[in-house]
Amino acid sequence: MKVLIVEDDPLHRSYLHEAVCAALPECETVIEAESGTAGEKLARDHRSAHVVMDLQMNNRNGIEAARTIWKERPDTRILFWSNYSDEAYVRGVSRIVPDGAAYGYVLKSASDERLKLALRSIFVEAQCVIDREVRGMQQKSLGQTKGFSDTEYEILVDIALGLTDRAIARRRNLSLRSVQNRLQQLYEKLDVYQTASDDHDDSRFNLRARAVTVAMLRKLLNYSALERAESELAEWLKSL
Amino acid sequence: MKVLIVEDDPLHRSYLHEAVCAALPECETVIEAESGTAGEKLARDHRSAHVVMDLQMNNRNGIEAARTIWKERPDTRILFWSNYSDEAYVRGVSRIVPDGAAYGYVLKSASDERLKLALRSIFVEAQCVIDREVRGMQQKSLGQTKGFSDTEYEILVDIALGLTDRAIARRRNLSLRSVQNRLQQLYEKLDVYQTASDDHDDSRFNLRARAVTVAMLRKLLNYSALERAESELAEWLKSL
DNA sequence: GTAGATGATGCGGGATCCTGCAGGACGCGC
DNA sequence: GCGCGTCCTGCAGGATCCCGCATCATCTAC
Repeated sequence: MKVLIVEDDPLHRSYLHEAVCAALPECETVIEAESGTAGEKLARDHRSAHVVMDLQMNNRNGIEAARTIWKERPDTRILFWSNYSDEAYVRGVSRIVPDGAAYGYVLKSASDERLKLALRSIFVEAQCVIDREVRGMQQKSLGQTKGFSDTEYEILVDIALGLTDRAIARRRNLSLRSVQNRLQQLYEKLDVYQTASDDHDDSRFNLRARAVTVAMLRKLLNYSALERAESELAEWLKSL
Repeated sequence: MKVLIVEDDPLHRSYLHEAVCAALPECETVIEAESGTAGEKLARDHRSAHVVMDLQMNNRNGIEAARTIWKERPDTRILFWSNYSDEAYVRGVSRIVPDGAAYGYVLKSASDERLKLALRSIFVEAQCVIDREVRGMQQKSLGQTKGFSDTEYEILVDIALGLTDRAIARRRNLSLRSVQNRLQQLYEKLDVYQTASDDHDDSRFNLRARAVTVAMLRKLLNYSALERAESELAEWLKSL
């Protein structure tokens, strides 16, 4: 077995290296990449079907890297090992995992035991292992209760990018009014009204801008999600 | 000498511990805190005047923690040890460092040598040590050329928080028109117009929302800056 | 088949935002 | 004093945004 480690922090990388060797005695080679782009290349060259991947790397996002790896080899098994369980990350990951692929999501705060267990479960048994905390996120994300539907998330991203209502309508093939409808939904769910009107007609928020900030603070959006959305937007803009 | 380490990542914490012991043989005790709040408390209890601090911690931001520590003992020497040199961080740090205080800013990507040198320079020699890369940021931040003045940064934060023009005017003691003037300045500097009008009257951006996103992507703003701004805003709102 | 729920769309109005134009206040240098 | 630059302010107008009201299509349930 060959395992590829994609992690930009040297300390974490060597820790992972040891953990992999300890948990998987049948693993004969461990390759290390220190950026997302390097990870993509090494995965291609070595045809390694077992990857441990950090999200949030400087050079290239873990999600981006995973997407291209999975695009080339959908049966690759990837264990995401991340500091955070931001809903933005969780949603980003579950959007790119191919049907039937074995993958995992373990937090860096997990114990050695749990990490090793996850390594064996995914790489040997081909099972999916999702951290409890992350799992909670996923429920909230996919389930309706208190969570955000895909359309709501979509429009959240669009206003976060700074598109006008008209531009969103064109992009999503909707009428202007529908876009505004969805915006209203979003504002309600994000609870932007509560703080909006203070007492009389005083100190109000700009709903659109406020929604983005609230989403950020709630980790519904984060830098990496913005980055991805921005590049998707650029692509769409090119296609007129 | 007593050194306090504030860092939430266990691997990085133990690495720092070793580095401190190696660089400072005269250091008899090393204390560790794994969150900003714990760091504040330990600094108070142990009266430790030498701190190594991570920015970007989950529980409490490094900048917040440093601010309260410095508020209680302005002669404390703090070395910030961070993964990033986001302008938002650099600006946040330089806003809170007291007059004449010795401090440092070293990136985690720096070599062992450089870290140890910085430790000695700051804790023994009371000199300021700023990483080259961070220094560049600082120049850009404080200098006018291509950088953002304080007033521009202020209004950027305000619209990022989602305030209306009127609310900003009240908060900053300006007229409505002045707020809008500053917004125009901001839009120009952030280059929001370039992509705004595509060809005819087509696909435009909402300038206000777009400005925030562009600032995010340029690391002028980040999560931690938003967090701080949000709590400042809450305070201001309480004072009617 | 009728009723109800959900979602897309159109119309219209009031509030906000963005900006051009013009004028006033302040400081700086000659 | 005078000119110049920078910053703040008011006014006006057009574009955009936010939202209530109403219609229509689809789908589900009974």
